Amino acid sequence: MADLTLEDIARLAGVSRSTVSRVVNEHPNVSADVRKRVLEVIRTTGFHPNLAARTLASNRSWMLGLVLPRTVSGFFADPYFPRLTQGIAQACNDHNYTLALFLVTTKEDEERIFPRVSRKGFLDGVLVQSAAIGDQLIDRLAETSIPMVVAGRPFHAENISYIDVDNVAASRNAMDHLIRLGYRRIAHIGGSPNSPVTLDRKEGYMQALREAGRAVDPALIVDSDFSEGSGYQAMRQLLTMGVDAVFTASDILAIGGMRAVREAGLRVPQDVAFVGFDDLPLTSPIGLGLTTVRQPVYPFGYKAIETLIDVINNGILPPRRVIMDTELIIRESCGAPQER
Amino acid sequence: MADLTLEDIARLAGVSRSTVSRVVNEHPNVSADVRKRVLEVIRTTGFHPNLAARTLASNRSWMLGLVLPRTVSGFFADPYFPRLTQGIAQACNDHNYTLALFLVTTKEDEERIFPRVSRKGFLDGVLVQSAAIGDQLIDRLAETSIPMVVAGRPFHAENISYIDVDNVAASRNAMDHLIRLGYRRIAHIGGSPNSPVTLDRKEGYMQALREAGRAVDPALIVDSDFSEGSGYQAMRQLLTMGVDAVFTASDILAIGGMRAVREAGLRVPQDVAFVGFDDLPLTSPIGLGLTTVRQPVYPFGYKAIETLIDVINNGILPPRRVIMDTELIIRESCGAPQER
DNA sequence: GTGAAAGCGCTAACAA
DNA sequence: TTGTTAGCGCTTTCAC
Repeated sequence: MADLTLEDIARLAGVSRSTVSRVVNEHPNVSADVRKRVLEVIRTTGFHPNLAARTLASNRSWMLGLVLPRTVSGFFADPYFPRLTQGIAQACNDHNYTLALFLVTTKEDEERIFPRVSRKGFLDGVLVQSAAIGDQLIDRLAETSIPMVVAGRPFHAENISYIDVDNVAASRNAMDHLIRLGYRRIAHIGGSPNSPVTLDRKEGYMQALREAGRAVDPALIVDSDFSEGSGYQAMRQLLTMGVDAVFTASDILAIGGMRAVREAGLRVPQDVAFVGFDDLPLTSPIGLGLTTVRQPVYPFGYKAIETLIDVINNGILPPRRVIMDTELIIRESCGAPQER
Repeated sequence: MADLTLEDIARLAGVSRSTVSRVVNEHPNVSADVRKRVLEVIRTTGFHPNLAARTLASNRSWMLGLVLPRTVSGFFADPYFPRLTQGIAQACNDHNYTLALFLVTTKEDEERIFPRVSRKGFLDGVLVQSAAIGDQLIDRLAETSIPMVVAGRPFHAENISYIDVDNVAASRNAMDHLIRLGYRRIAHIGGSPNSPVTLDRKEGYMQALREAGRAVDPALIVDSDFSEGSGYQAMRQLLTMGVDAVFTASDILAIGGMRAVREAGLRVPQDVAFVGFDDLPLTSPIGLGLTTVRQPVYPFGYKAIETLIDVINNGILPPRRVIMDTELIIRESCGAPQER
């Protein structure tokens, strides 16, 4: 019960401290009966090794950091992050790591995390959410040479490991669908300005239009902050432009947009069709299924941690690049052209 | 840049290791000029102390754990937890603690966290989300005598510190409002069964009815799992009972309930009035303000951590009891009786 | 296969 | 005010 040490266990089992350490760490060179005896003592005493001592001696803490930079205010606004965090946490559990969470809100916070987000700060590695352009955090962390993986493409990707989905291709694919359905004025509600994910999805939107021989009308592109309210506002603006379809950078934006459409006395998809992005289990207030790009949020978080563990075990170089698949899920909100 | 130690700094500054340690830890007994000299070396070298070594020597890790038990699946379904986590994380930042996150999903997870959720596992203390009855986690953690605070009243509260809002009084107050407005058949959509918060809000619901001389009709009480969809389902069931008002255990349940009302071709509040609980910045699909009990979710998380720090610094006993205030926010969804 | 012993980098009591 | 020193509990060579 009390604060037992390896030494105590060794005495109780009639062996040396080293032997107990070997048993605890599952080293091969321990005879079967000694191992059994030691394990029995460990079991009955409820002994657990002191992690600080272990970390100090072995230079491995079995602790990973998750950093959400300042510019990712969305942690609260968007259900994406809770879901992502679940995948991350489960991967940590399954691989025997502890997860430390760093929510960076202020400039002060950012400075304060540096002593902690490092090898000497307990962490074996760190997973950082991709941030807006101009956010120096990732570059600064890269300089510390702590094993790091970025969730989402970072702006400066040279020598930085990251995991992402192919946002450009996925968005192009979603747009192709709308174009095939015959919509003529397709708008785009983007995410928060200057973030790679927003840029990539917008790029896919534009590529699809161009490849279809359409002009890109800048007035039909409105950015947001990934919140429902900002999707609503963006749609109100777009409604004055006479659009017949909208591709949004996230489901929550589509939900806000659809709310604006309904408030204007119009119907989805007959008057305005929608395609979203994420396919999180949100409930559409319209009571109709949202056509959307499904990205594997939970597996994404899980895989991100596994990639980080790979970096920790096998070295930072070469930088890892993991791209996960998406899938267009067709439901009602995109409509059918003949009904219009 | 490299891995400097106290010893290195001491050599560079021409002092002893202890002196550097004192400077780093802001001990008073260092002369001004020595302190200045040492700080200068620390600054130019970018030295940060090794936290594992510090923890081992001082038996203090400056790390806190946040545990979400298995029965709190709501981490994903309800925006309450992300918001709570923000308050918790900010308090940790402000008090120089690192936050370790333990999402317990499986029985296996639960076993795996025990070596880690302890003093020897790096943690100075732990904040645990209150769980459903029958969940042994809190009791088991209490036995380890690690400083602990429970967020939300735990079932067995003897000698356990917790922070909560007065759910009974707040619910009674919300119900009094509906009763005053003249509603006759007021239903209740509860949270997940067997959790203290669900029981307390239900108790408030029942107390208000009894004090008003009304009978409690068990058929008008339906539990849920705190998700929008379950609120919707509960309301579908209640609609067959001819209710004219509903008090829900959370806003997200009210939103699901209102969706069911609208789908049935009825109006809020004219046909069915709603009062929710939380006052998180959700957007109601109805496009009308939700009358609700505002609880200070972010400050709640913040205060929970400060309470935990108090327990760490000043001892586990006596158990702390912090009750935070709520406020009934009256908007449109509760209606006015004369309009009915 | 097992034990002895030298650290890991820091804190903190004790001396000076 | 400053330095010396003895650990904190573990891992990890190196002998045997």
